[in-house]
Amino acid sequence: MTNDATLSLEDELAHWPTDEAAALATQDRLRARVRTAQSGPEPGFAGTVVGVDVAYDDERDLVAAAAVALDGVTLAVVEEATAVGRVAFPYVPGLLAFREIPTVVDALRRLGRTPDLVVCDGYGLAHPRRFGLASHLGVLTGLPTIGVAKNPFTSRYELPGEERGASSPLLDGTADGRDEVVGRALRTQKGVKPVFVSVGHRIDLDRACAHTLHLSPRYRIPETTRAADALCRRALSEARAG
DNA sequence: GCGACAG
DNA sequence: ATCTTGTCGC
Repeated sequence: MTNDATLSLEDELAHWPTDEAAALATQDRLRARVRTAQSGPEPGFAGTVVGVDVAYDDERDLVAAAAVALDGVTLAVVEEATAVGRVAFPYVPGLLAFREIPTVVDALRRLGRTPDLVVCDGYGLAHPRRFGLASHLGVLTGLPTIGVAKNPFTSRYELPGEERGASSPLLDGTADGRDEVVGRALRTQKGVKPVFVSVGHRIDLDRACAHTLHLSPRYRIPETTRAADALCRRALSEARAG
């Protein structure tokens, strides 16, 4: 891998970090490649939104990933793909991408189409170093990505209103001790705990939240993530069996 | 040093 | 993430 403007997914995967120091260095090197200026696809667009998720069996050193493509308008499942591999990195808060991305990329490659948007189970900019799983995946693949997490991690927030669609800013400390907005706590269902949305790559926060709402017509968690979660668990148990 | 800490 | 039964409620 090099430091010039080009980025080779192959090289990044071939030189995947194996320790924390190398992983931190990789985040520092790739962080500047995140693109926030683009507004990204509108919710309800004529295309596919792909949800990705991963399930683990650390005992057997197995990881299963799923990529599920949904119709951007109807949310109907149009295609599914899975991949199984070896655990590439231990779980370290803040370094989740190094554990999940290699197998997720495999699953995405087995998809017979290019996603118009990828929805990740985790963070984009709402990360201690502003480079969570969604941002990392976006930079490596060049695809628009967003992160929708179930917990705020290191960020703080005020509870948004009870209504579906209500939101409040997600705040996280910056290097010089100040607070900055890194995402949004978004209520996807009335009276239900909010989800934590942040920009991954090539999309803005307003659209990231609009997509999240559109993808969550009935449950707290987006249909993309629900579908990918169910599929990767299925893939993991099949890998265990045979 | 201690606690907190996406999945 | 994962270990795990029943149970309350729409």
